[in-house]
Amino acid sequence: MTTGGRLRSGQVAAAAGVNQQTLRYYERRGLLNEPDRTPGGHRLYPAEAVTTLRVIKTAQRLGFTLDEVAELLEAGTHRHRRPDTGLRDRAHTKLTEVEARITGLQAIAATLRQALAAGCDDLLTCAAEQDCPLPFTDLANTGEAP
Amino acid sequence: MTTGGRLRSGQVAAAAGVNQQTLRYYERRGLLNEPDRTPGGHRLYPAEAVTTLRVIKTAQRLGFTLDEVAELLEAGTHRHRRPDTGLRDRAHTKLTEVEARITGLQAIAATLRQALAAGCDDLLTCAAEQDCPLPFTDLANTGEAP
DNA sequence: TTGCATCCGGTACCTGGGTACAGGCTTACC
DNA sequence: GGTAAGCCTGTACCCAGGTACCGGATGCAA
Repeated sequence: MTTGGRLRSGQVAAAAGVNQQTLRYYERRGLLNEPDRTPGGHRLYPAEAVTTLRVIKTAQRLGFTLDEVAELLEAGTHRHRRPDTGLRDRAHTKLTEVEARITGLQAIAATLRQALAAGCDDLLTCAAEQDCPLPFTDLANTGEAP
Repeated sequence: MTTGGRLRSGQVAAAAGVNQQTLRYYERRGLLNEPDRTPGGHRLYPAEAVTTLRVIKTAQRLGFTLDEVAELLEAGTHRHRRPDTGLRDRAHTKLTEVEARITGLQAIAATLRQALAAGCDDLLTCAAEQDCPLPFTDLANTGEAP
């Protein structure tokens, strides 16, 4: 009997386009189930692990943090029926966050365009003038801090 | 003779809405000039330091990193005439970056909306289906990773 | 001169998402 | 059974932009 079509960590990492240490990192973070081991202690992953990794990377690209991804994966598996669980709710929340980020960045872009249009060429000089469009005075953090 | 209208570090920090340790941090980073000292070693800032701090915070909100802000401030002061110096060039570059981030985030928002419209409610299940709009397959990092 | 607020330098820690390295073990193939 | 590739654990480090804490020194007013 062979290992039953299961994959070594290097194979999983290569198949998912991920560093091998990242696998163990995700395991520590609770994103990847602890796989079986060979008698010598080497990990043996089921083929689904590659899918899970793709899912993780996709969710990350959609703006979810690793903690959020862990919750999403857990929510999918054992369906505790607390409110606010479920991909739809979380996707909706995340969409709102993303839209807020876009709005903030658009404000930043507009300000940069104004500065370009006004021909500002030195921050400290501009800060001393009145017609400079740069918002030096409002220190409330209403913008994005990327 | 008093200290000549100059400010203690706590006063500067309060006036600029900034933590006091941040002042020393900026000094180390080269964003804030080293101020004079009292005979005992306490910093004495000129009033312009508050303006400089506002400028720093503004530039940060516009998407510049602290290193970039340091260069912008230095470029303003002693005008070395290398190319790509000057606020206008840098603002233009930064505007392009910000626009790219907006585009990436808009793609993310669109994908989230598609997932909501399709009614996906479990990532691992969706990944196994064909009509799921989530881009599980393309692992090339074309999106934003906020 | 005493008392208290403020400030000093140095160092360590935080978040988030990993990556790198060292030293030793396992597996696989010939 | 030898040898090379692969894997193991643990620890440390990276990025940026700060924040927190400590013991000790200063500044200022009564």
